[in-house]
Amino acid sequence: MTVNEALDHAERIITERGVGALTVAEIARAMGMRPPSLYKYFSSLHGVYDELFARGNKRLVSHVDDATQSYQPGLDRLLESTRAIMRWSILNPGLASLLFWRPIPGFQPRAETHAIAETMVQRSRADLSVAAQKGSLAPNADSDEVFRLFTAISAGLCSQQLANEPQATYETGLFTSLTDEALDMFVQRYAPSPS
Amino acid sequence: MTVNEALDHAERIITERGVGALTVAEIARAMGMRPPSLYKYFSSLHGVYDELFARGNKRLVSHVDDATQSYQPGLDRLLESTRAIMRWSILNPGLASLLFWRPIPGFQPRAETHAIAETMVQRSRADLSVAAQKGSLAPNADSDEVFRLFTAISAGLCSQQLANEPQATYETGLFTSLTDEALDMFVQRYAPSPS
DNA sequence: GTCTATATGTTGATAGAC
DNA sequence: GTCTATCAACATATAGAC
Repeated sequence: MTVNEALDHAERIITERGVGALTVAEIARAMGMRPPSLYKYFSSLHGVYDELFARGNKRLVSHVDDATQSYQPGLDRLLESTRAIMRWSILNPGLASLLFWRPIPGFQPRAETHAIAETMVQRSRADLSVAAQKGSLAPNADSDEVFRLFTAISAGLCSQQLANEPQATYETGLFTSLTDEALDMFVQRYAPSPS
Repeated sequence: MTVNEALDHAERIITERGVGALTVAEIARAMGMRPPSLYKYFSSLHGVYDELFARGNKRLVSHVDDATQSYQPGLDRLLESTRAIMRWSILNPGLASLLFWRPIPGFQPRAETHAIAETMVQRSRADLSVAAQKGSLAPNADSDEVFRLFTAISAGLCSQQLANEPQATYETGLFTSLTDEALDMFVQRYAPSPS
């Protein structure tokens, strides 16, 4: 489909040159079209960003699903989901920064688009609850505050990696290579008391 | 000075509408000028970003210095510097995102500008060493890896706060209010063994 | 339906008049 | 110092060929 071709080019552009470097004219050039022709497929440049946002969300959810298929709800799935999100973000820096930051002035994804990722977030939130109920973590770990802290830790490693050493891999990156240490720090912090 | 007036307007614009919303024409409008006139003061729009970057760095360093003046090198100063950086970032979201992320395609601050902030980072790195030597932290905490993990934690809380709830204060923010919990988690993780 | 041609308004930037 | 004039590239929009 032509729309998907255009999105492929758009994705390549933001990956190579940054989210803010995307223009309608640039996509049109890559497709051998005139810029106005693209307005039959997208309502505006913001519309392209919206489709990219939706595409990124779906791809990320698929990637996390694949990585955690053999897992049961609980702590292990929570941790592996996080690793999967970080690996995907390093491999897709353009889409990742569109998903996790607000790099485009005035761009807000449609609420419906936002909901795609929300299910994944809620599953991780539920994994945290299960972990606390199973005794993998302390009972007080089952809270929105602890969950926000957990997400902020991985988001911090990820954004620092993308900002400071964007060409590195997940395994070798100065920040992403600290992921397991950070996850262990979190798990130890909220470990159940040995009473 | 006219340059500083222009930078005041530029700073207001990126604070109100985001780093990517800054244009030469917008600054000129705010000053009652025509856009070409501004090119007597700045070599380009990237030049404006460069001055904003330098200004943000100087202000942040001053703010951290003020907040830690009564502290000796060591763990307490490291923690209070971090709180100061986060408070300043929430109060100056435009400048902060310019300093800590790479939101402008193609914009890289001059090396000289970058060096201003480097002294502050090095001081915090030294505080981590002192903390380990004094026994406030374990000896193995004195490493670049642990320091990167430390900075990533606060950067994560900060960027999540700015991206998801930008209008909140440091004290009440859903993420920044977790700062002391996160710092304590870090300190406990690298606490000296009770041997 | 899909595209081209064309038009408007805005942007970053330069040259040169006053 | 500030302006006008000017340019190329941009987002956006509409009219109309095929």
